[in-house]
Amino acid sequence: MALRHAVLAALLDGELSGYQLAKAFDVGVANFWYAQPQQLYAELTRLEQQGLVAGREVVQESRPNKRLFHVTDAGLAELEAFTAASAKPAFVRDDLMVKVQAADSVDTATLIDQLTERAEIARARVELFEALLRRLRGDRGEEDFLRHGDRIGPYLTCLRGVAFEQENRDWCLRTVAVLEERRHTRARN
Amino acid sequence: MALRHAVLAALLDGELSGYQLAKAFDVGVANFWYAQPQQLYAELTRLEQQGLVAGREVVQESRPNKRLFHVTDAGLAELEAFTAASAKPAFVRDDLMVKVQAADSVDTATLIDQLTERAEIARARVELFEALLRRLRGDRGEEDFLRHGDRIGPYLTCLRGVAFEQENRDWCLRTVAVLEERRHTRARN
DNA sequence: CCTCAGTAGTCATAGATGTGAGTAGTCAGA
DNA sequence: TCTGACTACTCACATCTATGACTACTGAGG
Repeated sequence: MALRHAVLAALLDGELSGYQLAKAFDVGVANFWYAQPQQLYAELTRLEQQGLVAGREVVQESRPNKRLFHVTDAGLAELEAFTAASAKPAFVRDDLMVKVQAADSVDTATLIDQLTERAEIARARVELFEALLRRLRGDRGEEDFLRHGDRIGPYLTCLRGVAFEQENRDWCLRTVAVLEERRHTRARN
Repeated sequence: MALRHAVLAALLDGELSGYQLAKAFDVGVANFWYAQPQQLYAELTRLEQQGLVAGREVVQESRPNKRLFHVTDAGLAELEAFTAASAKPAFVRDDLMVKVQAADSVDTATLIDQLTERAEIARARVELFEALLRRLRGDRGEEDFLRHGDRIGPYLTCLRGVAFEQENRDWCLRTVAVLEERRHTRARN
């Protein structure tokens, strides 16, 4: 049950509508979770029923009204409790890993394509996250921001996002290189 | 539906019983997936019904009989199809990230404890994976093994495991350092 | 003798996550 | 004028993943 906490954490940045939240959780900004709009609307409804978030209707002209949500005191307490509870360590769990695990029994060319594609995606995400980092810290240097900025939470998670995607990319490229060399070696024999 | 393929990929290394598989998927060896025994037994049953794995009963004295499973040709074909299908990119999705995202609104000491504990776990896993790598490549050097070894799949995924856990550990320690410095700075004011 | 750990597995259910389809209006461009 | 994209949200279902509770036997150690 962590999507609920991810939503709470995301709402700490300020009031958001379900739709805006969905944007944030979709590819890109959400470097620490991912969810689809439907899940978020459902989660917001539950959170509101339990009094952990509160919404207010904003009437708009020329587009549908929306509801902006913010975290209540009860919500903050819930986050506090969540933080205190021990979490089990996360691991990779990536389909691509499964494919590579089977590399010796499976068509190499297909695998190389997938890895190459993934490396490119990872590269793009590194750039995206780095842009986000720049935006978060404004004109300050990183050290300065981390020492004296307020709201460093998103910055820290984003740092992890960058590191993860970089590692991701490096591993994909390295794996491609290995597979390619083996293919050539075998072709020669 | 990837646990099924993870099981298939794991069985490529040779015949395993459900129990042995469970050991492999529990903390440690399974650097690319995680599952509990019950899930694996259920998955094996399904895979056998669909003819993707086949089991044979091994009668044992002084301990319960077991069934050893291996991947069938149909299973290999299924893995091939799975490899060809595009996978959506994986992301981090770690409870700890959610906690750090909320770092500015949550008790710092608790968070530091959690991060420190996690760093230690990550360190231990790095060692575990590195031992596994040594075991896999035997007395060969890494380059040599990757070029000429057979069954490099598990080695490649394990390399990723090491990189992931190292990055994990570094990030935890860095984050602890940042949080600690901020705590001291605030205490002074 | 009793307890605990290990081997080998089953059953049932709860909880989390993902997906397809649908509503309803606005606005920009071909 | 029609199409497609954007805002904003809902309903229902399917699938995937996790957990608790159990059975049954063996062997080691206190």
